[in-house]
Amino acid sequence: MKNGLLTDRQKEVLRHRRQGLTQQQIADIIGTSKANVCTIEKSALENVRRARETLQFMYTLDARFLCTIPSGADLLAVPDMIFQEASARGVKVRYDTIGLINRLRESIPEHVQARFVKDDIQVYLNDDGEIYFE
Amino acid sequence: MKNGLLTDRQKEVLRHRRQGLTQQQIADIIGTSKANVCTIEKSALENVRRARETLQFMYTLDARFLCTIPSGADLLAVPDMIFQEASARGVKVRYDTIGLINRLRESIPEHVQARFVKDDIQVYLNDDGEIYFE
DNA sequence: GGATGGTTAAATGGAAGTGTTTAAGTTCAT
DNA sequence: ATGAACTTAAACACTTCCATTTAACCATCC
Repeated sequence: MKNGLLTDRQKEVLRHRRQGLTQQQIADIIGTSKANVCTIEKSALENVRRARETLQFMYTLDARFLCTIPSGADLLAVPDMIFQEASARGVKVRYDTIGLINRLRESIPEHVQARFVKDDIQVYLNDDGEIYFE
Repeated sequence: MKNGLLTDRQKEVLRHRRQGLTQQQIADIIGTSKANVCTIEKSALENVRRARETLQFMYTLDARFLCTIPSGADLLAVPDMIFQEASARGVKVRYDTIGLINRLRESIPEHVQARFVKDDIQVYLNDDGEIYFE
């Protein structure tokens, strides 16, 4: 039975980094090149990102599919689409227009380009009015 | 750039499972054996567990090591150990006795057996008085 | 123009994870 | 005790991930 996602090496680097050490200093301590420290740190953070996304997905399991935001849609048009679908299902969304846009940018920044949606986005809705994107 | 930890197959199974389907039903739907569905579901949940642990670790990065709870310790004795160590460091823990025990049971249930601690537990403390276990 | 801190790409060997099958083993209610 | 739901172990081909090296590339600050 394994621990978390992070290898010992990755934890080591993250800990030293949090202490404020430079990549070169860490490289000297753990006996490798700074390029390697950079790579290790990068993949560590990548793993953390994936861990977050995984838990996000688990939340959507409690939620039901609401609608799809098509690629190319205007960001500012998104909240109204969501409000409309949600009220059709008798659920009050717990965000206002601005809140929804922020939630979207934070939740899946990689699907947003400036004012537009880059890829199709699946929207899920909770009974509590919580919104999830995928 | 990859998504979460879960493969499409794993998500598929988890979704169907949440809908209340049996492993056999899912096996028929996705065209494989029930044994395989079982394995897929198991490794999916394993992945979720690891995702949780990973984020837990990130929290401990902001915290400093406080003490070790030895294997075999009585659960009811744990809070006092923690309060004592914390006050020695001039930090007020943001939980009371009951709260701490609950936090422990929720955070690392696999290390707790009835009223006793099964394995050594590392305790970390935040400047905010937040407590993390590992 | 160096020095310092950071990032990137390509290549590699070894380790670990995934989906699958088959076959056997639970647990539990009817 | 029969069946339904579920778990487990072993084995296999495939794929992905990790740490590492080397060598090069930005950015910034004296």
